[in-house]
Amino acid sequence: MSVTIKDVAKEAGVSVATVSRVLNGSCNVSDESTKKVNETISRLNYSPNFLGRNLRKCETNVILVIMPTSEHSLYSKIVMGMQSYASKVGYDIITAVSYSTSTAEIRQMNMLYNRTVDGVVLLGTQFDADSLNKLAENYNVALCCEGIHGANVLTVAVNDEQAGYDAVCALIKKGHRKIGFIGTNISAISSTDRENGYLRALREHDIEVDPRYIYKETYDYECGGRAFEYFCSLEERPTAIFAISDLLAISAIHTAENMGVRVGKDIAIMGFDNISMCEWMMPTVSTVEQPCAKMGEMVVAKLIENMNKATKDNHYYTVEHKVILRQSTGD
Amino acid sequence: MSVTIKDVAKEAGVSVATVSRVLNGSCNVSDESTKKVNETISRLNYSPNFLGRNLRKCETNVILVIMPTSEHSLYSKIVMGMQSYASKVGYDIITAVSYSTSTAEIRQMNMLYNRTVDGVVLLGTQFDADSLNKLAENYNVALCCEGIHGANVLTVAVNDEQAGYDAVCALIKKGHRKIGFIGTNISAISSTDRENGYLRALREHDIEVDPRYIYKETYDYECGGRAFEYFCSLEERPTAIFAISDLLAISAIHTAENMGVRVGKDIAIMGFDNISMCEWMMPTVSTVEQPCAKMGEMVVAKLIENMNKATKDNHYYTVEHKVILRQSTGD
DNA sequence: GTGAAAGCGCTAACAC
DNA sequence: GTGTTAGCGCTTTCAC
Repeated sequence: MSVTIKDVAKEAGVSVATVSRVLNGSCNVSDESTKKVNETISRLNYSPNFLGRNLRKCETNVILVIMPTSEHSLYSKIVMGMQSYASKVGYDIITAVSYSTSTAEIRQMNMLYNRTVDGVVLLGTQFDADSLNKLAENYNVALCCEGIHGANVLTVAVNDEQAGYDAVCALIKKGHRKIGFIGTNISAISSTDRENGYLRALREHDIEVDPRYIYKETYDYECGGRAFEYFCSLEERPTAIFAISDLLAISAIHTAENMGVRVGKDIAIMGFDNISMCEWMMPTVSTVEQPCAKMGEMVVAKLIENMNKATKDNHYYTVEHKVILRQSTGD
Repeated sequence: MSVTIKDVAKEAGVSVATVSRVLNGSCNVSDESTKKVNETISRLNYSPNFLGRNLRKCETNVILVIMPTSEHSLYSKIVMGMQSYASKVGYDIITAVSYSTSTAEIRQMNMLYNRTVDGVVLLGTQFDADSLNKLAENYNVALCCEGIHGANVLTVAVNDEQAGYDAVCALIKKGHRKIGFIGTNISAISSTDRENGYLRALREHDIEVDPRYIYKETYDYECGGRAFEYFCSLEERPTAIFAISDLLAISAIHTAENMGVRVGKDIAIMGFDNISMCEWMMPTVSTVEQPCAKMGEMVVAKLIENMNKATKDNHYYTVEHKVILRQSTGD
């Protein structure tokens, strides 16, 4: 077995308590003891066993982040923000991917129940508001990026309705009045609220909502292309399209180019999220940026605060989004 | 505090030992006791504390995967393979991103030293062979995807030299003899060995190696485009380019198209990794595929085997790669 | 088939 | 400033 605090104590000629004090930076240790202990620690190459420490302290200083997917997304940027903050305050971030399935998510949540982690951040979840509320009574849970209506759980996200509104207003300002919408049938705030923003933008500019200009399926890549083909089948095609994700927008752009439609010239297409691919595409893709790093830092900071609180902060914090215009809208 | 094994025992009117036996599926428990205990567990909503269990058993059943970046879809596919195998044998996979910095990597490795995890898989590392060898004496460590010359550590990866060779042979077979190479100055097997494969392919086909056709910088996206501009500045341009990563190839393709060079017609470009964007690009990108899921499963399986072994398996396992020809090479 | 009790490695309260 | 010791929640040996 590996070397323990006992071994260090014996070797250094002090008690385990003194070693523990040195490890935890207590000031009530003489310089001499501190030196002896530190020297012994490095000589024996000792590393404290966190299972013992954590069991004793009832905390692990680890936060689990559950995300629906790890590919082509803004999640990696959010996690970077989380890690940057967490490392500053002595926490570790670990991640798990649920592939948007509740079986995986439920299994991963076990790490919370069995005290392997101190808290969980959900970047999108299959849990409903009731389950989350119950969960939050006993555990430290937060939502990030994707809120849940009716959940009284700490949440950090953009204002999706306003963001959808701003995106569509940008298109209207460029002279478009026939604006297609690519959304999903999935009841997620990021989908429904962005659609509501689209609708409000049209209404406020006296543009009649044409249900034929609304195409909804899923988040899957292929759906963007299918949406584009559908719009092209209409006698009166939209001159601009707002998609609720960059992936859907990119798929639509590819299909457009394959059909000989010049994106940015013949049609304007706008996405959402500002994933890195937006800048790698030709044309580069207009989109709505979420402040990923900031969201990550913020949610972790507030989650850690909650851990030491009797009454938990369960606010819905809104962070600023930003419309970015690039070639796909003719900019 | 939360409910413990003691509470369950008291409630069920049995000893903690009996509860423990039920939890761990021991057969030496009467049906009656089992029923009573299980009923109490679900009534109290008890979940065993893994810190206690793990401390006692000196194992956590968790494997940490450290990766240089999370945006590279290659890694997410590998991790999926790991997870699929791990969940079958009762292990959990957690991930951490090092951003190719040794500070982050060293910090993350603490989870190994302090027994938070049972083993670590490194998908690329800043550690040198000596450090890894020393590490592997006391801990369960494996490399995946990116081997280290001189490291006697369990490794699963493709044969990068052969893969580079095969890629360039595919270009030669299509009639190319002026073949540019986009690599890096970074001393990593995936870079140096693919370059060696490129050189061998030329030599074996009596093509003189022209140092002007070799461009090396870093893995960053922009470098692919810069490489392409450089090649265009030569009086005699290459007719084909082999890049050691899809990202570099894609960057080169974008620059080419921007310069009016038709990729797949005027020039052939081949990448490496087969990230999903290869199929989304226009033209679709020829590349060398690594069997990601298989690599992930294999390395985790062998790592777990090592945990219960006196003398550890430290072989370098090679898995099959596959050249995939698409539009960017005129296919 | 079941229970008592030791002990995994650590921290912290208490005594000196 | 330092040491002794109880105990975090659990598994497992040993008695019975």
